[in-house]
Amino acid sequence: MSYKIGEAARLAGCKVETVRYYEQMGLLPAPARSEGNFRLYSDSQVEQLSFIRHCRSLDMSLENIRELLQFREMPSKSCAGINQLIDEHIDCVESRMDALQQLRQQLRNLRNRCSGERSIESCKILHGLTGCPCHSTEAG
Amino acid sequence: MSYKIGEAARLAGCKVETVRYYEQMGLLPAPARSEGNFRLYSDSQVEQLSFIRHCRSLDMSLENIRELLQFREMPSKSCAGINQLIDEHIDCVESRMDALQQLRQQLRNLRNRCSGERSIESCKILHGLTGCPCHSTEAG
DNA sequence: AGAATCCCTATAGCCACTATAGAGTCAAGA
DNA sequence: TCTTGACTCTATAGTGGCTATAGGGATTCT
Ligand SMILES: [Zn+2]
Ligand SMILES: [Zn+2]
Ligand SMILES: [Zn+2]
Ligand SMILES: [Zn+2]
Repeated sequence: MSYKIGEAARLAGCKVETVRYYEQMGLLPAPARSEGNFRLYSDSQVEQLSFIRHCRSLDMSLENIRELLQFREMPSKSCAGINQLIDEHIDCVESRMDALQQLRQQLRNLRNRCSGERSIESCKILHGLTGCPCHSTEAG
Repeated sequence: MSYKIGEAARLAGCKVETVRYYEQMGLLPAPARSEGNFRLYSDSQVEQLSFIRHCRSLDMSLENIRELLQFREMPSKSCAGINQLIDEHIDCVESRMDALQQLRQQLRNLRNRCSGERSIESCKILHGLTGCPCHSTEAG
């Protein structure tokens, strides 16, 4: 069976442009072409596209996905590198979570400074964003 | 007092290029220029830059910051819009946190499928990323 | 035959910067 | 005075992961 790009995209749950983009980025091999120059994907190429999309749904970078695809081409070697890659990605997700938690706290503190019933010039939210030295080199 | 761009950037804790970028995006007014065509920032312009950087450290979009800067130019009006803007931003941060938590759980489940001591062809992490129908329209 | 729907390439846009190239300006030291 | 070096200027391109557009060609349905 072979699939045109639209069907491959539908099967993988992405847009046609995204499929062409992955080809351009070297994540998908250039597929066969029909007489009319349409891309024709094999089952295994569609599977590779789905693999990429699944990795993307886990928010892996295309660079990480490229590595995983390379692992797939050395099936008899150890999978330790795969586990390491996932571990690093989990670490990365967790640092983002930590950063967002800090951010939320800061925003809540700021929000609590005002009830929204003042004038702008006396709004303590704006005051909290104004003239604070926390980012200047003088204060650091 | 007036400051050249390098000093303004240092005071606000950002790069020189970033300052020029904000000017180009209309977040900072075009400053005065010296005889030699160097940008010269006033105290209040440096303060505006610090304001922008503080907002950015809270991960607000430049579009949101533009709105906040507009609020600052109507000091006698109600600050309700400011509070609303912050509330919406908090919502936005919280949805990102939720998404990341789900993501982490998915990654942990995947990670638990393998100890890293197999061959790549038998690695259940790769298997978990392969051939699963969760993103195809067929399965959806 | 005509219309709708697909497909092609090439290019530009998104966000918030960052980096580079190639030139000009200025202050301090020899 | 000359030179060195740090600073500044503009313009342009790159980052990531797409998305959108323009301007055409192919295929399919009626
Ligand atoms: Zn307020
Ligand atoms: Zn600050
Ligand atoms: Zn494994
Ligand atoms: Zn999937």
